[in-house]
Parts: sequence; structure tokens; C-alpha cells
Amino acid sequence: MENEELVHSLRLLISGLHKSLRKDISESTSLSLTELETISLLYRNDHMLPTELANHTKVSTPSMTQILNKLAERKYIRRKSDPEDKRKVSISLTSTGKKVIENALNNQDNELRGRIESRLTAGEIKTLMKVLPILEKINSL
Amino acid sequence: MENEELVHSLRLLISGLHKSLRKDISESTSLSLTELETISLLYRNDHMLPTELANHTKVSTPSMTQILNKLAERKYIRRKSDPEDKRKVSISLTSTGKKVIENALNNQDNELRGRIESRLTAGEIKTLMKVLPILEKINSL
DNA sequence: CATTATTGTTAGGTAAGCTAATTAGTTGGA
DNA sequence: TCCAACTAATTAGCTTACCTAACAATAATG
Repeated sequence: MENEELVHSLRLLISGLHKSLRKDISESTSLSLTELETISLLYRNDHMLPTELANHTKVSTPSMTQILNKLAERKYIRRKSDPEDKRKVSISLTSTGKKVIENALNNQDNELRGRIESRLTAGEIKTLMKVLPILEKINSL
Repeated sequence: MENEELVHSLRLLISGLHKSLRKDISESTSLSLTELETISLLYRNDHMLPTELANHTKVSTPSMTQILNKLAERKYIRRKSDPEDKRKVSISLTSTGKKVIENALNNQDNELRGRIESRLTAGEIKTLMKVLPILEKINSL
């Protein structure tokens, strides 16, 4: 079995794609990948706790605090203390934050999207879609 | 067309996988992803120039210099000045470096490999292999 | 109640990258 | 032929995106 080769190629790919993505996103939004991911989680979930966000984005809770501080400074999110359990802080997007993520999603100049649409055939894009759930299995937990 | 969704999922995946990978590799080899990638390029190519390595790994040349310094300190690579063009430095792996990359490839405790083999069916692994060239198209240049 | 657990934060550090400037060597045109 | 422009690698110094350890506040549990 030469899964070694698969693992190896996957590593190179992820490393390369990560660098391109990071550069692209920071240029267009001046946010890090994880910051964008945080906003997009909030876009889909209405409100979440810092620990939940940290788990989903795979960063430590102190790191998530920093991210939330930055996003709060820019008025992309708001913090609301939970009256039931005063340790908890409910995080949600402001309307500004919603605009930011909607822009990022729709952005035609988006480098990754441009690459996909200019370099891949319709069939290849379909194949790529099919493989996403598989990659998610590897990524999860 | 909702390529937006595809692009979005791909971003989350790459960000998550990158974090897992980086952690895993640094724990098992105390190398960064790019450092491992550099060694593996040298494993396949016998000798390369710093600029070539920088291009392939998508880092700047000063960053590559740093990486090469670290790898040279550990005696994983050697630098040899090119007599034809004295500006050029030919980089190649030492036998120690070869052992390192061979170990990293074969490592059964390898986290990514473990995930792939324990979580995916044989069919899914096949599909994954098929999609690699497509991802490479996105990654290249 | 007193201890233990959980949530979020602060403080401080590190790793992996970047740009700008430097050194050294090469090439091509007036 | 020689100087201007280019190329290759490096150095210096900075930034960003994380991390761990320690702490304060609150909640749950024996």
C-alpha cells in the first residue's frame, strides 16, 4: 500500500494552498484565515460561545479571545453575557460583520475562486465537490 | 452557480487540516511543514538552488535561507557553491537528511495517515487519490 | 459549604513567515 | 572594456498567529 505517497502529496497541497489562501484573504479583508472562519461560523449559527468557536476553528481559547477582541474592535461581533450562566459570553455578528462575510463569499476577485473557475473543467469541479465530505472526515474531531 | 459554497468549505478544510498537520509534524520531527516539504523536494531532486526551493514551497528567498540554516545546523543538508556561477549554491541532502525524510514517510504513528486509514473506506481513499491532481492544478504556479 | 470544574481572560513567549537592504557575482550594451 | 543593470543568496529587523501558564469569576457537586 503506498498511502505514504497520498499522505505526502496531501501535505504538500495543504501547505501550499494554505499559504496562497492566507495571503489572498489577508490582502482582501486584512483578516487571518481563522478570523474569517470565525465570522463564517457566526454567520451560520447566529450565536456561539468562545469555547465553541475555539473548538471548531481548532485554536486555544486564549487565541479565540484575541481573535474576538480584534473582531470586536472592528465592530464585526458583539459580546453578550448570559444571564443564566454568568461565566458564558454569547458571541454574535453585527450587521457590519454580516456584510463582511457576505462580501468575502461573493467576492469575484477572490483568488481561490478565480483559480478554481479558470483552471478546472465543470467535471473537475463536480469531482472536487464530491471529495469535500471525505476531507471533512479527516479534518473532524 | 454556488461555487461560493465550494470555495468556502475548501477554505475551512485547508485551515483546519493545516493546523492539525503542523502540530503533528512538529511533534514528531520538530520541523515545520515547509521545512519537511523542503527536505522532501531535495529527496526527489538530488540537488536544487535556494530560489528553486523557495518557489516550490511558496516562501520568500530570505525565508528559505533561514530554513536552510536550520536544516544545515542539524546536518540534514549541505551547501555547495557552484564553480560555474559563484552566486549559486547547490543544496543537497546528507544521508542523515535522507533518513529523516524516509522516517517521516514511513512513520506508522503519522497522525494524518492514521486518520486516513482509520476513518476512510478503501473506496474513499481511491476517490481522494483521484482528486489530488485537481487540487494540484489549483495549487500550482 | 468547601472543593472541584468550567468559562473567559491576561500576560508573556515563540515560530514562521515577511520586507528592505546588503554582498557578491554575472551579463550586456555604449 | 567597463559600467549599469540584473541575479542569487544572505542579513537584519519586524509582524502575525498562534501557544502555555496563571488567574478571576461563576457554577456544580460531594
